Amino acid sequence: MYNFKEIESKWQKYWDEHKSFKAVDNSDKKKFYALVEFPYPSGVGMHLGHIKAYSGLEVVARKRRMEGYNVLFPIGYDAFGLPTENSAIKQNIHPRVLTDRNINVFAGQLKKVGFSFDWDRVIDTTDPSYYKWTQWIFLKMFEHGLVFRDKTLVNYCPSCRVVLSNEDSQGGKCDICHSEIVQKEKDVWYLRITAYAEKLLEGLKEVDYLPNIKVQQENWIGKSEGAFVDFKIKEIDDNLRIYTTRPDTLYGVTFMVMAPEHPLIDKNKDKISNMDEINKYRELASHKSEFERTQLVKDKTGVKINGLTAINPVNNEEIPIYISDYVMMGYGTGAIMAVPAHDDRDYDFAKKFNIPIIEVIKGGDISKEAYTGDGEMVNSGVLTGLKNKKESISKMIEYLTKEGIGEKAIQYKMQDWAFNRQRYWGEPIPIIHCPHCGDVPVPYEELPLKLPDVENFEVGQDGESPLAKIESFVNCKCPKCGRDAKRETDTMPQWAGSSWYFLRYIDPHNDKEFASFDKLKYWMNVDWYNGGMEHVTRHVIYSRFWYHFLYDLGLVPTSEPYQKRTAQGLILGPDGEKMSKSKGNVVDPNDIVDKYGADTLRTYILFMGEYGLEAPWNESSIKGVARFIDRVYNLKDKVIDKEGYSSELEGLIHKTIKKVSEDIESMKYNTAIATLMTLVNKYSEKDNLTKDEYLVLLKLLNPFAPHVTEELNEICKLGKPICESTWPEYNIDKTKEENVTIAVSVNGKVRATIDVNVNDSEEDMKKKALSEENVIKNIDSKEIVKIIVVKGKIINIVVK
RNA sequence: GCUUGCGUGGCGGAAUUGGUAGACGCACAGCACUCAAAAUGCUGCGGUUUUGCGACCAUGAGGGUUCGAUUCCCUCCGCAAGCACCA
Repeated sequence: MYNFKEIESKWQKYWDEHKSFKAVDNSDKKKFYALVEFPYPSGVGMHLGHIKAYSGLEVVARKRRMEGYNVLFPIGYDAFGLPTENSAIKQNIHPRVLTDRNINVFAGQLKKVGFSFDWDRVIDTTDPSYYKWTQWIFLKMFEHGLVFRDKTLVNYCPSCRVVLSNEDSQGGKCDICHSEIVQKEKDVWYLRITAYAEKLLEGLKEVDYLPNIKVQQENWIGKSEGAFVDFKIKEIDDNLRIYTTRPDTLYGVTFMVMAPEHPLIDKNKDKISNMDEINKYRELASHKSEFERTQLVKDKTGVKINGLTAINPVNNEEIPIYISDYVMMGYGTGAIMAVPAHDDRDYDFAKKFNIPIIEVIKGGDISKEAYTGDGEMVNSGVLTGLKNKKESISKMIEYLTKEGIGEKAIQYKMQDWAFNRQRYWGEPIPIIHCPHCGDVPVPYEELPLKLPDVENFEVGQDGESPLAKIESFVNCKCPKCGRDAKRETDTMPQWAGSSWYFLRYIDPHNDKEFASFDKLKYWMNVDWYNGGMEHVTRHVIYSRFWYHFLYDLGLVPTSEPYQKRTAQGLILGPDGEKMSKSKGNVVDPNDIVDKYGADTLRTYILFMGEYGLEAPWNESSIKGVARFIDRVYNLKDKVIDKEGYSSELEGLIHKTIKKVSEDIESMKYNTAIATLMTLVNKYSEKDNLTKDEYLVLLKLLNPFAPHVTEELNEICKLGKPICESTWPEYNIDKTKEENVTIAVSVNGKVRATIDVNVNDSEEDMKKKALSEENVIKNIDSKEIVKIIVVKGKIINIVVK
C-alpha cells in the first residue's frame, strides 16, 4: 500500500500554504456558493455522518473550481447549546474553555480529511463579534413586532429544566435528552414565525429542494382553508367562535366541543352548574401523558357543560356544548362544531355520549361509521341538492359572510417559536424589564450584550436561568427613563446562531454590519445546501424565516436563501442499526483515516450506496476501495512519455468523462466511482498508458481522492497541480460507439445477440437477426406478425 | 390513521422518456506466485435443469396495459422516516 500518511499531510500543507480554496470577493468569475451544515463541536469529535455530509458537496465544490467558478465553501462552528453546558458542568470547566477545546479537535479532524474549506472565513456562533449580530437581528424583529411575551402552556423538559419550542419537542420527546415533555404554564418569549407561514409556503415554489423536503416543510406549516363561524350562546350575551374546514356540513352539527382550557368556561363559571365535574376533568386532562393522548384515540372522553347551550346560526337549533381533550387550545379557536355524521372523531364522541347523528351528505352508511367522502347534500337548507363539495363550501361561506355570522379563514399548524431558554450557554436576550416602561430593548450601540463570566452556571432548582444569580448583570438602568431596571436573564435557543450563519460567511470580519449588501449581492443565494433530514422542520424553516424577515427590511438581496437543498442518508453501524454509544456499534472516522487514509475513507463513504439513503458500514467493503486506489497508484509505472488518447481507449474515456461529470451533478457518487473503477480495470489490461490517459483519470478521481491524485500528477510530471487545473471535457460524438452488440428477441424473449454497425439499414439488421440459428429455431414454423427494430438497442420478432 | 420513500443474488448496490436484469464492489471458490501465509494477479460466481448448445424460472405477492415491464396502472403484503385527535 502506498504511503498515504506522508502524501496526505504533504498536500494538506500545500493547500494551506497556497490558500488553494480561498473564495475571492468581487471576482469577475461566476460564483458558486456551496454550503454544508456547520458542526456542533461536541466533545466526542466528528462522526462518520459529518464526513458523509461534507464529502457530498466537497466533490461538487472541487469540480466547480476546476470548471472555473469562484467557489465559496465555508465552515464554522455552531457552538452554543445545552450539550456543551451539561458536559462543562460534569467536567467542572467553563463552557468557553470546553468549546475552544472542542473546536480545535474538530478543526484538526476536518483538515485531516482534506476538505477544501476556505479556512479564512471560519465563524463561531459563541464569539461576541458573531452573536452581536444575532442579537442585532433579534432586536430588529422586536422593533417590527415579531417578538412577544406570553404566559401560556408550553413544552417543558423536566430533566433539562428548560422550555422547548414545538420544533424541539417533536414526538413529545426532548430533542436533547429524549425524556418525556410535559406541559407547563410559563412566561415565554415568542418569535412570530406564524406571520411568515404563508411566505414560507409560497417561497417553496421558487426553490429546488428535494421533493420530500418540500413536502415535509409543507406538512409542518400545515395550511388549511375553512371558515370561522360564530355560534350564539343562549344563556349569555356572547358568541362561541369555532374554526371548521367543512362549513358545508353546518346543518349536521349536533354538539359543540371546547378545549378544556377554553377561556369561556372560567368567564361564565357562575352560569355553569357542574363546575366541579368540569374542573375534575380538566385536572385529569392536564396530567395525561403524551402516550395516553395519542394511543387512546378511539376512546373519547369529555364532560357536558350544564348551563350553556349553543344556537346553530343556520337553523336556530339548540346544541349542547362539551369539553374534551381531543380539541386543542393551540389550533383554530380552541373550539369546534361537531358533525358526527361526517367526521370520525366526532362520530366516536357522539356514539360514546349518545348524541344524535344527522346525515347531510349522501353516500355512506352513518349507522356504521362517519362518511367523509363526497356526495349530494341533504337536509341542508340552501345547500340541499348540491353535489360538489367545493361549491357547497363556497356557497356556505358566502352565506355566512352576508349574514355576519362567519367568514372565510386560513389556519396553520405551525405555531410561534418559543425562543427563550433558562440556561447559561446561549446568546443573552437583549431586553431590559423596566417597571415603568415595560420591556425595553438594549440600545443597538450597546451590543454585543456579553455573557457575564460566572463561577456557577447551573440552573436553579426552580428552573430559573443561571444568569438570574449574577446581580451585576441583572441590575441595570432603563435605557428609556434611566430608572432602576432588570435585565432579561434567559438566553436564546441553540437554533438562533444558525439561523443566519450562511450570511456571515460572506463577510465574516465586518464590524459595521452583519454583512455588506454588496458582498451579499455577489454571493447570494446559496447555490446548493446539503444537510440532514432532521433539520428540515427545524433549522431550515427557522433560517428561511429569518432570511425572509431580513429581505422585507431590504437587507438581503433575494427572497429565498437556498436555491437548492439536498440531504444525505444516515450511515448505520455494521449491524444495520443506528450508530450509538449504547449499542457499541460506533465507527470512529479517525481510526479509518489512520488505517486506510482520508482518500479511501472519503471515496468509500460516497461509494457505499445511493447518497440520499441510509447504508450500513462495512469494514470489508472499504478494502475494495482501498484496493482500487492502490491500483490507481500502481498504474503510474505504466505511464510513457506520449500524449493523446490511444484509439482503443478514446471512446471509453469520453464516455467516462460524461458519466462522471453528470453523476456528480445528480449526487450519484456511487455510480461515478463505479465508472472510474471500470476505467481502471481497462487501464490495468494495457501494457502502457499515455500521459493524457493517466491525467484524465487523476482529474476525474481528484474530487473524491484529492491527495493521492495530486501526488501522482506530480510524480508523473503531468502538469500543474490538479486543484489549479481544469475539469476534463468530452466530445459527444466520441461517446457514441460505431459498432454495437444488440439483442434479438422472439416474442420478448432474448434468443441471440448480433453485432451491428450504426450505419446498417433496418433491412440489413432484420436479415442478420433472422439468420441467427437460435432465432430460427425459436420462430420454428410460426408466422412472423411483425418485426420491431429499436436502433442500437434491440430487435423483437413477433410470431404467432 | 395521514404524508413521503423503499422492497432486485450470500451482502452493499447497478439498470426507469419501457428495450440483453444483476454494472461496480464485497464475500466465497479455483488457479498462479510463495517453503508457507499475507499481499497481488487471473478465472468463476442468481436458481433449477443439461455432457454440451440450450431450456425454464426469477426484480415483495397478485392482476392489467404493451411486440416487450425492475421501470407505467390497479389491488394487497412488508419495511423505514416524518407528522399525529390540526376540526
